[in-house]
Amino acid sequence: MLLTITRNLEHALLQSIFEKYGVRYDSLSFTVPPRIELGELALPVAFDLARKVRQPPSRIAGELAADAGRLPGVGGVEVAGGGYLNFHLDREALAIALARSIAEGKFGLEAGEPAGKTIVEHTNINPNKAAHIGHLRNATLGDSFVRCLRFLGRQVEVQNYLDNTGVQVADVVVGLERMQNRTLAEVAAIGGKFDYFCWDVYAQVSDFYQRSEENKQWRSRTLQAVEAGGNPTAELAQHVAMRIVDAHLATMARINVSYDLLPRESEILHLHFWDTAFRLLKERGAVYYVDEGKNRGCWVMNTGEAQQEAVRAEVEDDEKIIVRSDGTVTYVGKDIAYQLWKFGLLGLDFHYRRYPLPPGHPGGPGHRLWITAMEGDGTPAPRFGHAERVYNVIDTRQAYLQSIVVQGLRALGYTAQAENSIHYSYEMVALTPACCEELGFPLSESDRKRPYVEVSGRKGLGVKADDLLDALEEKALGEVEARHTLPAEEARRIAHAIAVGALRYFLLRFSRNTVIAFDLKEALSFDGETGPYVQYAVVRAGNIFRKLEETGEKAPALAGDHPGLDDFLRENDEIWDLVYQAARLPEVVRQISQNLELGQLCKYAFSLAQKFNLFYHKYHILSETDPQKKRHLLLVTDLVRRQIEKALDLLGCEVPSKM
RNA sequence: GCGCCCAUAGCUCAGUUGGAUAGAGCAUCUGCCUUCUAAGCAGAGGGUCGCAGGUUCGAAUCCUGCUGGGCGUACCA
Repeated sequence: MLLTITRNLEHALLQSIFEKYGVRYDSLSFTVPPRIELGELALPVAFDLARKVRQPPSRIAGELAADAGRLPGVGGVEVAGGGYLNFHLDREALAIALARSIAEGKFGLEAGEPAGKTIVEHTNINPNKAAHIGHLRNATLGDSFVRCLRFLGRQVEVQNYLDNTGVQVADVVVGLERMQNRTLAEVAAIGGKFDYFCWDVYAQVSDFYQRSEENKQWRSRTLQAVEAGGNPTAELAQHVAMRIVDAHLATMARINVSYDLLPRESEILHLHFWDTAFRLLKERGAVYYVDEGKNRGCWVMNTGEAQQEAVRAEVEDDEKIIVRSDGTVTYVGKDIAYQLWKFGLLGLDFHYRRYPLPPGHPGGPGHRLWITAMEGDGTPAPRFGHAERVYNVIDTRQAYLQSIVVQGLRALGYTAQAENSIHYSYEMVALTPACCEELGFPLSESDRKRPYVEVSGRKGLGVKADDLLDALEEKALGEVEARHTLPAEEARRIAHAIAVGALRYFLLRFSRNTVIAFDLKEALSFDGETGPYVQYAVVRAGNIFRKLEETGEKAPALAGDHPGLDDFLRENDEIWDLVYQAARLPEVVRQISQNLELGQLCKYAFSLAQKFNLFYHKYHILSETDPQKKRHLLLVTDLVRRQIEKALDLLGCEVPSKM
């Protein structure tokens, strides 16, 4: 629809420009006129041509306009603003095309995306403590991005990597074994929220390490035992990690986030993924052994410009340690192996087992969750990995490590895969000093003066995801009960949808490289630019149709005929704008697939909801006496509510039955 | 030291291949519930787009320098 129209226009104009002025452009970029009365698409190309052919822009624009208005879908062209080419679309044609497309469940989307699997890796929380708001930003970005790619027709596999043999799990194990002297059986008997319990244990371990040199040594000893496997410490570590994973999956299910596969670091080690990757890296000289200086005894990758022959002291600053002197592998090393596997370049595969879905999981009835394993369970598994493109949703502080993973691929000669390894980066969620004190975290004098304080699992400083969700649900329930008398179960369900809408919208509306300085009051708001505002617009629209049916009337069928629509849309710019904006959804999503800015989808949904609310206020549809006008108003309402609802779906938000 | 990022209304933020009069929300003030739900709508005030140069027909956006802040640069991830 819109895509076809702009592509046709572009094609015709490129040709026209070449014929008239002998100038060849690769592409033309359309912009949006400031007001809908000026048209839907604007092209400032005449300004650029003016310089090249030394003619006034208005004259060039006029000449181009002369033969650009005859294309299908275009209703007219005019020159404005001293040289802009403004295009007016055929209003009725677009409205009808959109209505039909929506009736087919396509929301205005046309033409499929090229095949080829995309892997999106997100969430990746260290399984040693409860999830906090920072993790929620990662998961909502990743999940909504996946929804957008799938909307565009891409085949997407979602992976949530479990670092079950890493330092952070080892730290909690040290806390349980060495500080609390607990055995596996005793830990297994701990009731209540285990992720909350470990949150506190983890926060205490730093102190324990600082108390003595011997305490500190337990970290390395425990990590080695965890990596080696087959000992009580490793068993305890796996109990902790998997129990926390279940807690994370449950938390994420609450906010409609799901996964296809849970790859575990333990299998990367024990199925010799790392050994294989290590051998490849050594063979290509991408890593080398250091026998002197500060990196003595380690295998390293040189990340700088300096050559190996240069002065040792200069080179070692550019070296990234891949294998430590005690023989254990760093996270980056394992990540290189994992990344190779994702592209199907390792020549090895995991075994897979079905993994139970968390309660209330958001996937449909056909949704399955798998986990990697040392041996399969007999159920035939899908073909995981073998991606054409990989997005790793990881915060921007890990940009350096991600660049090393890519450098590893490049060093092995996998240039295309290196280019298709995309670090989906975003800034952290931090707490304002005021928020910290409100939550009871004491701050130092210097921290109090900062613009924000980093969330830190190590210090136990942060807002737990489940706590925030509980607070949101409680507040939403209060609002629901103030408006409606409903069975408890329904009220709770509505409150939940509103809470998730508020939370996901709040986390997604910022651009990726904006640090979110978390403000509890703002996060708990349901007014203004929030998820519930957008949800409310759809609920209001739905009420119109509900009431209509109660009176026995029928809404106009989307795919039916709409006599008189042409004049109606021509005469009402505001209403036409609503239709046009509704038709833009696929373009917005396509843009996001390129720039990864989900905030643009939030903005889109919000502004469409805003325009709808204005329309809702201005036209009282059910009491409209002109039956034809009433049908048009209903059609527009239907188009808009369905597009907003789809946008909300892509944001991972549901529309409550009542608000 | 080096690398990356940020600075736009009182506050929180949009403004993404350079385009028409720089926009939202919150907060403040003034109105609007006998209507399809006021989680809403209308209106008002509020700007040296950090500073200084440069490129351009055109700069919040691109380049250079400066100021202030954040992050990274671990045998943590």
